[in-house]
Amino acid sequence: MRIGELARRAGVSTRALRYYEQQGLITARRSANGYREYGETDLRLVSEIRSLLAVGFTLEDARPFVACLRAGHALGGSCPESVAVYQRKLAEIDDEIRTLLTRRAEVAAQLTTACPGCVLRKAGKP
Amino acid sequence: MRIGELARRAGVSTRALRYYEQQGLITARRSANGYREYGETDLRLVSEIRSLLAVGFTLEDARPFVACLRAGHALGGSCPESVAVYQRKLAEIDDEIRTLLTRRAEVAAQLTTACPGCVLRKAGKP
DNA sequence: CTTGACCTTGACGTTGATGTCAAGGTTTAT
DNA sequence: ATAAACCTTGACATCAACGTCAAGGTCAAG
Repeated sequence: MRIGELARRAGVSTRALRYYEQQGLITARRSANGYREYGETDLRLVSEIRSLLAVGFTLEDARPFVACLRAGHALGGSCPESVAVYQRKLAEIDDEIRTLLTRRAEVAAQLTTACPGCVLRKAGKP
Repeated sequence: MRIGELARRAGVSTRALRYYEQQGLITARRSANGYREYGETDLRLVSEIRSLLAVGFTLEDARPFVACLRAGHALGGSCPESVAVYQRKLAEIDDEIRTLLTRRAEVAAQLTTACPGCVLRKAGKP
């Protein structure tokens, strides 16, 4: 299939596909006229990329997952490098959550100082 | 005082101060030679901006706080517009936290699928 | 043969808060 | 008088993942 069809099927823009290729995440055969030609495998790769991006991974993070799929594994996450990324990401997410919780508390405290009674109560505590 | 001193005292770069001015957050008198001249009030304004940025506010968010200080209030957060920003920010932070918690769960689930036993246990559950 | 739907590469725009140079004027001290 | 340490404006660079336009080649249908 050509780039337009892959884009439709994967739910991404053609621009995104070319960008992934430029970043070395996917590759494409070229037909005689220079058009990119993709197979079903590529759809799988792009889907993997999208689902990773959707949970906050970067394209860089996605690299080992794609490599893992291309190596023939059924799950992009089943290779050691992917597992390492998973674990690093979990740690990063936990960090961000902690940061946000701290910030939330600071902002709420400031708001309380500036305007006692202005802080919205959390549900469940009437 | 001139920009260099204010920068040192506030712990920011001169570039940042000029940027804040460009964005209309702070202003400066000019001495005969064209140099910016600041007073103690400006140090207070810049400090307010920095503490807001530190908890994730944008310069845009900081605007009403600065205006509030300039209007003579002791706390930048004590004006209605500032309170509104506080509340919007709290809502945004809560949103982000929810998003991150969801993502964390998704990533952990993926990792578990790809590599059962790889998910780090949270402390306290041996 | 031409319209229209494809495709190509290339390159600038987006977002926020600066960093970093460039090229030059001012002031203070020696 | 000259170096050192200030200051000025202006403008491009950064980070990510594309969006968007430009200018043009390709191909099937009518």
